[in-house]
Amino acid sequence: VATRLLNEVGAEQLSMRRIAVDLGVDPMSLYNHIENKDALLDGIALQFLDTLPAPTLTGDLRTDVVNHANIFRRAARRQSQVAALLLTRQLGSMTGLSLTDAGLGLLRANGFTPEQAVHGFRAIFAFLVGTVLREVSLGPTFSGQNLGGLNERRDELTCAGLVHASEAVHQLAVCDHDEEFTFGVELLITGLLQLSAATTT
Amino acid sequence: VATRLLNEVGAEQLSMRRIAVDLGVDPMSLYNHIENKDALLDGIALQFLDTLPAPTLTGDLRTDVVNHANIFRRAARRQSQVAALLLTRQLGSMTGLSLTDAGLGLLRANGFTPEQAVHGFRAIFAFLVGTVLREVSLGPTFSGQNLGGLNERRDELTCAGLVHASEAVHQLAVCDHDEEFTFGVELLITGLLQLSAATTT
DNA sequence: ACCTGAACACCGTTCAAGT
DNA sequence: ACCTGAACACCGTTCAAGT
Repeated sequence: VATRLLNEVGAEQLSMRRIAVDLGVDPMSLYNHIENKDALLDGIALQFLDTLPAPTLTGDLRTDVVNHANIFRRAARRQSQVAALLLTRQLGSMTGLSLTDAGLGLLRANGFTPEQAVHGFRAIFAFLVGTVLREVSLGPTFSGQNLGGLNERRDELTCAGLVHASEAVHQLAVCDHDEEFTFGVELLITGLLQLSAATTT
Repeated sequence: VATRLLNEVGAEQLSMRRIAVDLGVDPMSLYNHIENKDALLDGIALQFLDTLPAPTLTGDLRTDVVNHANIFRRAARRQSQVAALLLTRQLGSMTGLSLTDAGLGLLRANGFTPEQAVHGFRAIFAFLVGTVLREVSLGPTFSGQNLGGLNERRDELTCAGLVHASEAVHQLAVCDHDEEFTFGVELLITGLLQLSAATTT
């Protein structure tokens, strides 16, 4: 049922009536198969999670975490409308848990305790969510992109007393999502490794 | 104008018509003062940013970053509806940039280059966004909370082959947002410091 | 310049009626 | 068991008409 809906979601004026028309059926027939619109959206999000491919493991923590998260990122970028749905929804189902399980497994395999794994996973996951939200071009950036020429902007910022922002206009103007993502993950993993090193000595 | 609207937002069935009724005015009068609903929502989000208090600086990077981000977190938690709006919107205005500027300043003051500061800020900010989204209880958690008793759940997970998740049911069941947040920030800053140490030697 | 109200083209959902 | 269509209580927005 929902498989075909995923495609129409591209046009994000998704409505029960539009779906029904697209299915060549009476709008109200849908309610025989689904509780309400909210449940339908949950279904779309869950299906997205279900179709995520499993990562191939290399044994190296850094690359494995990056790869694992990149599966999510790539899929999210491919279906940004669905991703936006998923990111702003609490699903509370089993489906998402297998993703959690895999993440925890990665950390456990690298010598972290269950506690550390949970906290580490949550940190990485929060970062992932924030990153993807930015990539999908929902989500705040506070970069003031889309405001005319660089030099004009720089002057404007200096006048406004935003010295550090004006100093970095050029860096703020561009954002390589892949680079920013791996950078952040590296940061987190470096922190995690140092933390585990500190506790074992 | 929008000041009073912020209060009604609590009931998140915000509609132009409801606002107008609440203002004792004809629904369509609003369009004399505002472009459309989207602009109104932007306005609400921007006003939220404007009312964020300025952080007091201590000079210590870790505590300053945590404090700075906590201002955002606290305000977001206080007005979760507004925060949800802000987090899923690209504002592209000057208002958010002062927040960016302050963040960059923090990193610059601690010996980071403008490039490092921008990347560092983005990493911390993405993490902040993901965290707040989780706190505001939008946003995916994949923790399978709200599913009955702990032991039943553990068994269920083990059956499903989610060994690591079942191993950590107790940790997954609770989530101290403050703790998770500071933990993640510590991770990121540790990573940043190590990175800057590596490049200067 | 601002307000008003009727109108347009939509929503999600309910419910009695059909097959 | 499933579909249907009329109906209800809403939306955001336009526009001609008022003051």
